[in-house]
Amino acid sequence: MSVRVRFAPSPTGLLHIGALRTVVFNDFFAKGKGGSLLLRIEDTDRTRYNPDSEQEFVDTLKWAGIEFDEGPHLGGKDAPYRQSERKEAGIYAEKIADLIEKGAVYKAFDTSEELDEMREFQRINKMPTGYFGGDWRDASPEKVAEAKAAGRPYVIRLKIPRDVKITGEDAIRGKLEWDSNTIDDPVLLKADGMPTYHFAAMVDDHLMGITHVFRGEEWISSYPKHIVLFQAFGWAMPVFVHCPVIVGTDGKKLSKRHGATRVLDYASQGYLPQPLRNFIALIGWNPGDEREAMSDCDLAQAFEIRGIQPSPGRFDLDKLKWMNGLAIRAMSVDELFDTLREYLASEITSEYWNTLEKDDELKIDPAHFVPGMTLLKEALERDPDYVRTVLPLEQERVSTLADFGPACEFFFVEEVVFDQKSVEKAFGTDHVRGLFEFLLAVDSDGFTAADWDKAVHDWAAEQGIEKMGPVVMPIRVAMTGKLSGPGLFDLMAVLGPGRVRARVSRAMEHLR
RNA sequence: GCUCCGGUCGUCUAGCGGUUAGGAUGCCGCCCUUUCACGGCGGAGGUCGCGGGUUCGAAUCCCGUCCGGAGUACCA
Repeated sequence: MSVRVRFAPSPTGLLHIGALRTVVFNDFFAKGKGGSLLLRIEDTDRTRYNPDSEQEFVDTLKWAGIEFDEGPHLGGKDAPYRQSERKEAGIYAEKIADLIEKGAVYKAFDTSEELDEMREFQRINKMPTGYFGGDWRDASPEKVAEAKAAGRPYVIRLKIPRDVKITGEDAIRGKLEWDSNTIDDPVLLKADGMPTYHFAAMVDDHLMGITHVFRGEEWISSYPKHIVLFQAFGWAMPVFVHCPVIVGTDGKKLSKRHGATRVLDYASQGYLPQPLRNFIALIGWNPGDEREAMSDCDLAQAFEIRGIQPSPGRFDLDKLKWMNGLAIRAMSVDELFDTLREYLASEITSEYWNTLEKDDELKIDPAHFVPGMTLLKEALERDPDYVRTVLPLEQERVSTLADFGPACEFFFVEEVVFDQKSVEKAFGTDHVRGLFEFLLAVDSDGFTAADWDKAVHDWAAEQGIEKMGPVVMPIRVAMTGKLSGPGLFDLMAVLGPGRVRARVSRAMEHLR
């Protein structure tokens, strides 16, 4: 049987990083096994429904490079893929009828006040809380008929068998076991006629022929209910894979405190989808050897459920940065150019940076990034050839696309901003004035980096200067305003004679 | 409270009865170099949560214990 997996989010809000990891597992698994991946929208809760959410999912997944074979936006042989539409199609009603006929479920007419009271009583008496039959599991047919005739709203609950062991397999942890008396009777169909997750997800997984269910480990507690349901139907179970959660650096569930939790924020911060996929897959999974930075193809090929581990993993931004930098360095100039242009032109990017407030906890200050990014964006349109020569010089010293902003800033500004400390450090030596005069005088039209290298070295030799530091540093500060950056002669060649002269002239004003 | 799931360098992880407990990231140092970075090399960092047992031998098996997390909804 060929592999068939699904990502089944509930459209209540944003797509966060933990959910993406589940998708990534699904995706690599499907690809590696030649199976298919589908998107299913679990919109059975009308009160939490968020109309923008589905679009957020589709946009995010598209950015992240996840390709679905079937889904509400694509169609497919198991359409519809929204549970609200499946409900309208009568799919769940039909399956509930099956269970009623089998006597596996019952109608319960409790009001929410009655249920609250029941739980309160259970808590006070230190009993396990939950609906273990209540007044309705064993109610007489007459009592039920009467309640129904009175038009009282009801739910349909699953009868969990009593006094037995419920056992199940988890593909990561192995055999799991519960005392059935600790499992309460879950609602399958709500009073409004909508199915619950427990019901709709299992029915759909079966109907859609899902072979492997990847879901968060928070589902382990309700797994026995799902097992009983499958047994009630007499259906074969798919393989259940309860994936460990991703937590923040403090061990708590990932939240805003730990930086971005919305996947699109990573896009906005200049992370690339491939290293993100790669990095995130490595939280809780490993290929069985010591590879880390891998291609999607290798990732898919290496992906096995047995490589997933049961303990939760933390999200280490430093390691993501490293991996992202690796990917940036691996790009060709054209690739980098196109990626950067798309990134800077994206509305998502500008919206993110324009609304971001300086946040010391996140350690991201828009004032550090935005001016350079704006200059870069303009230059990309106005002077693409110049930008193409600039990019390779900074490519190996950034870790995100956003880093190109501050890194490239000095290439595009009219007037370099001099860092006072750097000026003091570099401009103090006696030979600096002479050096600058030489730079203004030399005929540097068409100079390559090698030409600059030779010219400056020759000048230094004439002056009897052996160490290049005191020669290079003043020029560097004149060109860039600071002491660090790309190779000086490379950068001078890129700037070109006009900019070099203008910057030297301005720097001379600082010599006193 | 009850039920369940976890626990190896700061972090991500390898390990499945015998290893000097391996790799990666981050940190530090050296090399390269005009600087920063990249790259290369090296270093520090782990009493394998803790306590018992089983065994010639335990991170690995068993029991207990502690800590962390999840669930305990007509949410998913």
